[in-house]
Amino acid sequence: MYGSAHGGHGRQSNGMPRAQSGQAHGDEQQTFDNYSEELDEMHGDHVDFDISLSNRNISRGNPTNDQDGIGPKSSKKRLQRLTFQQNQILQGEFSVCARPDKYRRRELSEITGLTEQQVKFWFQNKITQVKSLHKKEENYRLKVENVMLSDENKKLKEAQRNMFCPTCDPLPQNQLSPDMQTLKEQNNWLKLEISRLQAETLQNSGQSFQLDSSAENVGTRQNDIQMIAELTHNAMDEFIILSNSHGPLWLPVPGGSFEILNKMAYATQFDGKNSADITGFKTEATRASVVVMMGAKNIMDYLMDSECYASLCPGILSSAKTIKAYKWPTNVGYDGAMHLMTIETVFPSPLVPSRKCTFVRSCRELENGTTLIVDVSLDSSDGTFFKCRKMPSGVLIQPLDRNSCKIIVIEHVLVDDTGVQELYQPCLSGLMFGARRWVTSIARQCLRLRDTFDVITRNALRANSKGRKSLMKLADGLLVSYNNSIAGIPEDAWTMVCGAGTEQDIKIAHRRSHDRTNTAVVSVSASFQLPIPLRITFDLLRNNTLRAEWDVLVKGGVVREEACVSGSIEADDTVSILHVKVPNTSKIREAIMILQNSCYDVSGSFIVYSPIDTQLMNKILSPEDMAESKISLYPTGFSLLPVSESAEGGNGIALGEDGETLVTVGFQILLKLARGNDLYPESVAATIALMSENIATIKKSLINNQSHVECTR
DNA sequence: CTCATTTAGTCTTA
DNA sequence: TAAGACTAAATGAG
Repeated sequence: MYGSAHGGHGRQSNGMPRAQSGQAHGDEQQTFDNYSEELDEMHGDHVDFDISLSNRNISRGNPTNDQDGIGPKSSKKRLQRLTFQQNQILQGEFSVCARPDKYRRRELSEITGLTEQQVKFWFQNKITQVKSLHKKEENYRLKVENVMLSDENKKLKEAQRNMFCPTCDPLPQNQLSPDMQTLKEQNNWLKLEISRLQAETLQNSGQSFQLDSSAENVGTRQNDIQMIAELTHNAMDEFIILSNSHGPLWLPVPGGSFEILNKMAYATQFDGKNSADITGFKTEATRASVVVMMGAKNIMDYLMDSECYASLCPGILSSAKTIKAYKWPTNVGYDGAMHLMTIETVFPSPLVPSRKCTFVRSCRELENGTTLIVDVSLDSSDGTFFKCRKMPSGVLIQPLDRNSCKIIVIEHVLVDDTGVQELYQPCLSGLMFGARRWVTSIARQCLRLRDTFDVITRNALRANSKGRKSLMKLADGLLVSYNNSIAGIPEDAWTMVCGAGTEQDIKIAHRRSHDRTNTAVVSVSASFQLPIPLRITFDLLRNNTLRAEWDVLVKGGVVREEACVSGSIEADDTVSILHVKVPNTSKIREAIMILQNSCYDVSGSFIVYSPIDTQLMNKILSPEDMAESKISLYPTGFSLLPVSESAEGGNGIALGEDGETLVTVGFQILLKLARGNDLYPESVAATIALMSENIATIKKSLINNQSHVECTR
C-alpha cells in the first residue's frame, strides 16, 4: 500500500531527513483542511514522495539541527517528532506486524525517510506503549470488579448478621441460611399478597382506571391515584424480591452476563400475580447489573426525566414521554415520585417491530441509600391496549461512593410478538429488548457524560471538551436517527414501499424531505445472516483497511482515523472521525469525513456512520459556534445480533464469540419524488438493486477476510 | 536481539 | 506557568 509510494532511491540513509521536527510542530494547530492539503501533496506525486517530503521540510527550514546529521553530542538531545505520514506508515506496519525484522525495517526506513535506528526505536516504544495501555485497562477492569466484590461481600456479611444470632442459635452451619432466605421471601410475598388484596377490594369497590381520564371528578381521581399507588407499591415489593434474590428465581446465561427469570420458580412464588396466562402474550424477563462511574443522584436525574431518559438510552428508546405526573418529586429527592410514562423501544431491524409501552414509573428511596425506580403497567379493564405490558421491572441504584454506583436492571414484560420474523425469535428471549441491553446503554452513556474518555487523537485534531460534547451528541443523534428510520417507523411519517417482512427482503420507506422540495428521504434496510461470529463481524466492519472493499463512501480510497473517543483502550465503544481520501480522482477536493459511532455488546452491537463534510466537522468541533444548528444527517449503519449455531440447542443464546451473526444494514438516500408522494418505480428498483449488490459485496468481503483478522487480533 | 528503565524535549491542561 | 502525560531516544542487563 504505502510501499508503492517509494521510488527507487533511498540511499540517503542515516541522518539526512532529520529535518522535520520544527515543521511538524507548526502543523499541530492545523485544521482538517490543512491536513487534506498535506495528504494531497503526498498522494499527488506519489512517485517520489519521500524526496518531496524531505525537500519540503528542508525548504521550510529547520533552524536547530539541519547540518548535524549524525553526531549530536550537542547539549540538547534532539527530539524529532515524526510527521503524520511517517506515523501513518509505521502504524500501518505495526498493525500487521509488531516486530519487523532488520530487512523490513530497512525498507521502512527508506519509505519513511527515517533512520533505521529511528524505526527500531519507534517499534520498541510502540510495543511498550501498547503494553502499558493494556495494563491500564486491566487495572480499570479489576478496580470495577473489586468494587463489585467488596460490595457483595458487604451485603453478604450484613445478611449473615441479620440471619441468626450465634449465641442463642447454635445451629448447624449451612442448613440455616437458605431456610431463612425462603422464609423471608415467603414473608415478603405474604405482605405483598395482602396489599394486593387490599388494592383489589379498592378497585372492585369503585371505578376502574381509564388511561385517557378526560373528565373525572375529584373523587375518582383520588381513587385512581390511590389505586395506582397501591399497584406501584406492590410492584415495588415484587421488584425488591426479584432484585435481591440470589436463589433459583434467576438462571444465569453462561457468558451472556445476564440472567433469565426462572418462570417455574416465579410462578410458585408469585402465584396469584402471574398473569402470563393472557393468551398470545409471551413473558420476557431478564436481569443484569453493572457498576457505572457516575453518582446515584445523577443517574436518578436521568431516569426520572423522560427527555433525559431517552438520551440515556439512545440505541433503545425511540421516544419517551411523561404523560402525567401523579406525584412530583419533592425537592428533597425523588422518593415517592410517580409518573405515567409511555415509551417506544426499538431494535434496528426492519423485521422487528418496535414496542410501545405505557407504565407508571415510581421511585422509592430505602434507608440504606439504595434507590428503586420501578415500572409497572396498569391493568386495563379490557385486557389489551398495547402489545407490550410491563410487569414489575425497573432499576435499582446502589451508591458505592461519591461518583460510582451499582445498578441492577430488571426487564420483565408480557409481549405479543406475533409478526416477528422467525429468524429473530431466539434473540427475543432477553437480548433484543432485555435488561442487558439497557444496562450497557446506561453504562455507556454514563461514561460519555463524564467526559473522561481516552481521546486517542492520531493527529493534531483539536477538540476541546465542548467540541467533544457536541460531537458525542451528534454521534448519539446518528444512532437515534438510524434506529428510527429502520425500526420504529411511525406510519404517519414514513410511507412503506415494499418489504413484507421476510428474510432477505429489502424494506424501503420514505418521507418527504424537509429541506428540499420534491425530494424524499428514503430509508432502505435489509437483514441477513452471516456465518461469522458476532465479535469477528464487528471487528471486520470496523477495520479501516477492509472498508475500501465494501463502503461506497470509500471505494478504493484510503481511510484514516483522525480521532477516536472511547471509554476504553480496547475500544468496544467508540466515536471516531474517519477521513476518506480517494486518490487520483478529479481535482475537486473531496474532503469527506465520516463520523462513526460504534459499540460492541452481546445484546446487540452497532456501527452507525454518516459522511460529514470537512467544513461542517470543523464547525462542530469549534466551540465558538454556539449556534448549535440542527444538522440533519442521513446515517448508514449495521446492527448486529448473535445467533447461536445450533438453533435447537436448548436455550441457545449465542454469546458472540462463536455462532453466527444476524446483520441488518440500513442506509438513507435522497430520491426525487414523482407525482404526489410516490417514488418513481425505476428508482425503487434501482435502490433494491443497489442494496442487494451492497449486501453481496459485504458478505463476500467479510467472509474472505475473516481468517485474516482472526489471526492478527 | 529483547525488555525494562531512564532521560529529556514537547504538549496539554488546569 | 507548573504539573503531568506523551513520546523520541538512550542505556544496560540478560
